[in-house]
Amino acid sequence: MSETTLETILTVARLQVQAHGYDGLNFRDLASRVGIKAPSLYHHFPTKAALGAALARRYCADMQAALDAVSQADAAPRACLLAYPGIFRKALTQDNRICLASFLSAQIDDLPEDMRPEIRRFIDINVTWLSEHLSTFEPEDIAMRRADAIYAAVAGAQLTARSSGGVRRYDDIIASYRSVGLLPA
Amino acid sequence: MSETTLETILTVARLQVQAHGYDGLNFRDLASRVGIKAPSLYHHFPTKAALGAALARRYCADMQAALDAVSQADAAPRACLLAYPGIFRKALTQDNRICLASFLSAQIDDLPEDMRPEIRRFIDINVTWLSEHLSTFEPEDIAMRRADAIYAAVAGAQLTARSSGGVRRYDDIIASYRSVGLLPA
DNA sequence: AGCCTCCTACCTATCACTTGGTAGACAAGT
DNA sequence: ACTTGTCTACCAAGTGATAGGTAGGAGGCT
Repeated sequence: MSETTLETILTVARLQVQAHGYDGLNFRDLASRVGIKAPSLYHHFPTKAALGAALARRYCADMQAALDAVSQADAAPRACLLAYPGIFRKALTQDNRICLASFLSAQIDDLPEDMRPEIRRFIDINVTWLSEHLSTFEPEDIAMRRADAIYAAVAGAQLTARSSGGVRRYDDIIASYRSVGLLPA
Repeated sequence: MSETTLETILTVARLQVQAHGYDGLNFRDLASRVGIKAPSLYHHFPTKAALGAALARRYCADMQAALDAVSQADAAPRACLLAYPGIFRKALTQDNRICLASFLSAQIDDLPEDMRPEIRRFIDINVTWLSEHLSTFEPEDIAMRRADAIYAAVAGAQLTARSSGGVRRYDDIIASYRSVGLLPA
């Protein structure tokens, strides 16, 4: 049970943070969603900060796995880059949530120490993956800068779409990125 | 004096929200920064939500003014579009803050009713201004979609730069947008 | 002038409520 | 007997908000 409960806590917490941020995560509400009482959470995580750090670490691992899955599904770099925006699209379709890292980037000043490096690592994971695929088209240094731009642009599209327009707007913006050549068409 | 106090409240509150979000704004801290006591704030705004709404309205007006200033400084659409990212750059150089609307877009679900339309209006103001200048190069419907993409991309660059890299990274990402052709070079 | 009333802008003191976190007990599995 | 996972019952700190009061200025009235 312990294994499952811990998994459940991390999953529910992630959804909560994706919708309301780190501040919007509170132990009573989280516990009730999981189906236990608030103090029981302390059996799994000593502090809220520890939970947050575990959450961020897990989110990085999940993203790495998702990216690897894309790479394995189709080895062609162009196909991978075409699929990339789809990963971020999912969050929007799940009750208009956004990427955990985007929310936490905004709140970074108020985050516990242990969470901050994980957010930077999340961005690194994305940029590295993107630049690996881009470097088949362009020299490596240019690919790296382009990867940065793509990540930022996709994150911005998600954020903008969340506030108004929803997935529809996200799709439109991504289409614009493609027609301009920021992303392969 | 009343005029000045109210102005001060709105300015200090804006800086606070740009750094910590709407949740990160609290009356005691805000009041002490302004130099008055917390309950005195209720003399100027009946509720926190009312303050937030006034803040958002003011932010829209300021952005409109900033955009108008750019348009007047140089009527050439290309020059205006070149200057656009500079407006968002300022927030980062002020203690690594971000655009109020970006922060509030993330928190939109937890915002008072009165604030939400203002955020959408803020985006509209930006997109409209951008598309007006873009439409000298492209047909209007394409300009509109491109304007959406530019706004989202710039917001994303700001958010990404805040979490790591700072203004330096922002400048790099904007440069990438330009070299790709999303923004005029 | 002197007085009276009203208003603005602020104050102290306190409210009800939510937050993260703790202490200690209880039951089940080994 | 010990560990694991959960519970009930708390606590201190901080939140938005309210009640009721005060200092000082503006303006009309006699």
